[in-house]
Amino acid sequence: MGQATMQARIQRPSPIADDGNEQRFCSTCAFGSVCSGGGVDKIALHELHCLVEHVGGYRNGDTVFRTGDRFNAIYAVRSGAVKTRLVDLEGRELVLGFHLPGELVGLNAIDPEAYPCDAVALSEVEVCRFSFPALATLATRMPAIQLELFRRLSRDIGNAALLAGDYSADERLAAFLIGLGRRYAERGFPMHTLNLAMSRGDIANYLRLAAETVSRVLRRFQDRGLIQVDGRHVTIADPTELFELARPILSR
Amino acid sequence: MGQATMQARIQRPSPIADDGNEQRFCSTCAFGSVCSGGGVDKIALHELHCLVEHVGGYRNGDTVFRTGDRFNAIYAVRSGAVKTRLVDLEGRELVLGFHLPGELVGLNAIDPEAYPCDAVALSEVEVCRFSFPALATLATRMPAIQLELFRRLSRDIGNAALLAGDYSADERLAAFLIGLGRRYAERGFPMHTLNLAMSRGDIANYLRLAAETVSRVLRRFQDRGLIQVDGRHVTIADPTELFELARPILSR
DNA sequence: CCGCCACCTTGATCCACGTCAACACGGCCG
DNA sequence: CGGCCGTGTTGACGTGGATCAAGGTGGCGG
Repeated sequence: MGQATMQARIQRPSPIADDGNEQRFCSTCAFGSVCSGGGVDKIALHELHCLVEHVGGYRNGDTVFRTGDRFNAIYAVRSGAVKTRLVDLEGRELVLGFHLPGELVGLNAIDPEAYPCDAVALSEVEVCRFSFPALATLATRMPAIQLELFRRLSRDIGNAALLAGDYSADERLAAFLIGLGRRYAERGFPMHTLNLAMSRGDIANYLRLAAETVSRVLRRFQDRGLIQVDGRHVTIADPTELFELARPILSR
Repeated sequence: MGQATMQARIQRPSPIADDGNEQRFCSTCAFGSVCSGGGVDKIALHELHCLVEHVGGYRNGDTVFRTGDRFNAIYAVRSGAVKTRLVDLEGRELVLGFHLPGELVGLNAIDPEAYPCDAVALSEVEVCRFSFPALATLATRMPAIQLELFRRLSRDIGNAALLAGDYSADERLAAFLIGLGRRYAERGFPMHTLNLAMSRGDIANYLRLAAETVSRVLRRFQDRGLIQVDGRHVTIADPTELFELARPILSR
């Protein structure tokens, strides 16, 4: 099963955020909960809406920002998928994470004041760009936005720690698939029909495994009836059993 | 070389933050940079100083907060050392991090609104307690404090990702020692004379190694003349060489 | 003082996963 | 069309570090 076929399949039900308007803003956007959560005055919402800058046209392999670029904005993925990665001195890649529509990228750049990693498009990608100084200023006037930022940052700390444990390949992969399903579901997409935007190599790299191991484990999962694999299209056939495997990681 | 001997040795040059005052606040405190950085008006500084609550008297093994406790405050270590850890369903411990004087604990609890881990004293410990709602409110009036919080959160994301790579035992341990030295140095303590507050088991657990491996690697480092080991007292004899070992991790 | 216990060290064995190698597939381009 | 390349799969083999086991040390309580 080939690569381009899969690519096409990914695009079909493209997880794209709607454009929203000043009252609803982007419905799948990172700040959706702030805006739709009520209690947010329309003036501030208007300001948030004005603040954002839509950037699109990235294609597979394009970089949204690079390691060392001066930090001045955080990004929310609008459509497509983005990976963050760093490349060490020997040229080896280290994938830090994948970012789906509605998720924020660049939060780890606030402290060093320079992006500590590259953000690379895994497909056609559109993003929202938030000037960080402007966002921070707005946050002082809008506690709901400040809190949402604190929350997102806090969550990322937890997520980063998830992978750090010494888990088996099976546990890692199970947790990865379940986690991906949940994140899709959060944005209103089917939970058990995954269209992976990333290659086996990227997954392996992210999970700190060899690409061959990822292949083998997926095979084994399929043989056990836990999932159906068809290239980059994965269906979770037995969610409870898969979750059971992932429990050591997911139940923290 | 015994355990209690080491404990005593740790206490001697106890890394305790001074009490500060309303103009200087705690000099080694988490918000030291905010306060001493100028541009902070005295009224707000006064408020920050009022906000904090000093809590002490923790002894080795005491818990500052527990997994599942409702989140309402973040803590700054004033003296001693604290580990954060979680205990999985099978009762196995997973050490998330060590916190030295001046460092913040509990930032990963903002999002779940409950502490996702235990914070356990590794020695006699004193902390500053900051009510989070009060701190967040203050942050809306004091952009410098807001920014400092954003920074701390952002930094923790990066730190959490450091360990996640698939590094060798040697690399991990070298990076651990160098990192510890740097953090001590930040607070004005000697960089190459480390008094470990934590057991080999804790270090191993934190680095995702077996305790036996930690012993063996430390032995090997000593045989190579990189460090001097005497129980929990470690002297870095060859910083440059040790750093070279840790480079794949530390130079990100 | 003795016995227990927590911590640390060292050696022997084992195994999960990485590495190496070979091959299959489809896309793309000349 | 044919060659090439990126991606994915599968098998054979090697190894870093976990695990198991045994012993050493000092502190502390009885």
